[in-house]
Amino acid sequence: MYKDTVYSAFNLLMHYPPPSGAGQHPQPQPPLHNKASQPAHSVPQLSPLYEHFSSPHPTPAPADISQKQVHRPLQTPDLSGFYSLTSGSMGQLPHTVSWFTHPSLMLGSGVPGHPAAIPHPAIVPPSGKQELQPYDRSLKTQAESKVEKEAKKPTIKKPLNAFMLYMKEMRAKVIAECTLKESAAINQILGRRWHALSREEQAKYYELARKERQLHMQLYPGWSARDNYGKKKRRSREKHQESNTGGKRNAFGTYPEKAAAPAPFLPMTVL
DNA sequence: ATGCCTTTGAAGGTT
DNA sequence: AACCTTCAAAGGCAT
Repeated sequence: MYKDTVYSAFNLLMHYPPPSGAGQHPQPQPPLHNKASQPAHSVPQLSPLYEHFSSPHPTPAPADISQKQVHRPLQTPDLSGFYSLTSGSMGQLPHTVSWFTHPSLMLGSGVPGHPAAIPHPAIVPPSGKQELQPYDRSLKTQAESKVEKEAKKPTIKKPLNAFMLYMKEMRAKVIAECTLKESAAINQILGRRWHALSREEQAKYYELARKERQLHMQLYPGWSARDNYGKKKRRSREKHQESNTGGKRNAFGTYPEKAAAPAPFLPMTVL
């Protein structure tokens, strides 16, 4: 079942058509606020995502991830070559997509019988760290094993939204420019830069995020954002509001005082 | 070791 | 429908 889903997504990727009107970017699309707007039968156009940014500091390739693996039953292919092909701009996505270049398609070790069980970065154990499951299950009773399995059920992370994808690409650049490392400060800068982007530039990321969501739906059909609710420590409401100018967040998830900032696509001073 | 900070957007929950 | 809350990433910092 799961395997079928993964393989069908794989097939979709292998036959990923070139983007219509290469170089043209879609307008920012209305958010897909409900799944009903995404018919289950619709076949998404899948694309390579994070790794096809032109970031000088791309997300670590699976080769890096593999170094973190303590135990790997079978040898995995050398993927470095795939990542060397990721220097193109986002607007020039390759016509044929390597399945390995897309972290969202890196199969989790939970795929039974998969020859090269490459961990999916969106799947993390409850500890929050990439770990390998021990192979001592056979020593335990079925009941224990079942309970443990439930407890150690890996978390499937939310797909990244447009801004998160933008942050992922630009973080290293901002860090290099500002010699800052603190993420809170970096993210403030990135937030301002995000607003300074042109409509076309932002559209790239909205489109990318849309494809991310579609791909995520393909890979994890039953997944819901609700699955991860409460898995992070919940911050106290009062504290959160205090730290954010004491105001209430509006319908857009921002605070009125800050929302007084320039409208989205207007140029503004950055930094 | 764990949570907070800080950003935007998506989506689930509540009123 | 409108509003509220949580979580995605990231790394320094405080507890």
